[in-house]
Amino acid sequence: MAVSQTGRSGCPINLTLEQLGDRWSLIVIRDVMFGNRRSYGELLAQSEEGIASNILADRLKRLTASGLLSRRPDPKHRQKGIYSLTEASIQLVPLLAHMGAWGRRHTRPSKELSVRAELLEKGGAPLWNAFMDELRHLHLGASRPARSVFGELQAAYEKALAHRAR
Amino acid sequence: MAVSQTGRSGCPINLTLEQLGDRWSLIVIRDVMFGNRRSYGELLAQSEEGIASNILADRLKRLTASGLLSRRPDPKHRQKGIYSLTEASIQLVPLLAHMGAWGRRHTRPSKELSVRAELLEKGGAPLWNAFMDELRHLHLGASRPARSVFGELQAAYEKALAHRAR
DNA sequence: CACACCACTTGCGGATTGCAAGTGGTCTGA
DNA sequence: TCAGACCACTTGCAATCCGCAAGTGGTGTG
Repeated sequence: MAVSQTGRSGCPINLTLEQLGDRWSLIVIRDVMFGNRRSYGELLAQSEEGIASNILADRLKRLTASGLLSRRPDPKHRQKGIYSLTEASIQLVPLLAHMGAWGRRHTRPSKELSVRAELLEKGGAPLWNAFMDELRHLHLGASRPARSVFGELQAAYEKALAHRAR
Repeated sequence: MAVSQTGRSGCPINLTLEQLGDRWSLIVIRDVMFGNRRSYGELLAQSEEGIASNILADRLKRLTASGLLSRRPDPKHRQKGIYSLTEASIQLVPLLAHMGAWGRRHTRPSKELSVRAELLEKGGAPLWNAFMDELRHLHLGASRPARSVFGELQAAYEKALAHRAR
């Protein structure tokens, strides 16, 4: 519990990398967080990145085991699970916001997919906190906050999509 | 140049992950940034995490190719290269600071190695900016700033080490 | 109750990783 | 000047990880 399994150091940056430093873990968290995809099927079918089904199953298992996601059975479909963010993964919001901001500056992102990152960057810490409060409502059962950052991000994204489609 | 080679999406978070989402790239950047290790040998020998020599060589090559490090020959040793951060990797400071902050909260880091992360977290954006200015001095030849965040971080780390050793 | 559906697994070929040993250019000192 | 130490980096190999496609078995439905 206290010691890493990989024989690497106790540096907090390293330990974070050991949990999240692969190509898919943060993609899954991103889709749950910003896309509100809550089940295996939604995550698989609507994936922008085309994640393979076995990798998705493996990551859901690992992220659940390490406390970044929680899983509860779907009352409507006994076989199905509903995945939720935990407080730990909700606190990744600033990290993902910074990743988006860096990617916007130093890679060649598509315009539509940059809109959310841009809003998050411009909104800064106050917006992140409002978003985190909303995620606590959506995933942890906290009370609904006044502001829906999720809706704002989604609306901006859809507006960009429509603008592109014209 | 504009399009990713992996067939994944143009989401800025994804593109950032494609460059940095592996177990070693950010470790190398961390060591150059916070440990001021500037050559292959320093990075290999003093690595806390025990990176393998071929992996290190590969990452230095990839990071240089993608513009996150630059390499110039060492005037003292013709064979040797001196690696420097670029503006792009200097702008990873907030990301690494957040990773450290998250790791401090949600993993079990060692006390000594957490000291820097704690300072960076408490200092917030003003400290990050001062540190980035200093990195521009150390790596890009900009003028020396008044404040040495690097020295502060190092002193705090060594103090923690001494405290532990008593 | 047959059938479609869906969450998840399995098999397999190819890429990546880690380790240990090797290679060849570069500096040093007698 | 040249033998030997040193050092940046490569190579070989085994183990693991990854991506793809097909399969499996539980679950809902008409």
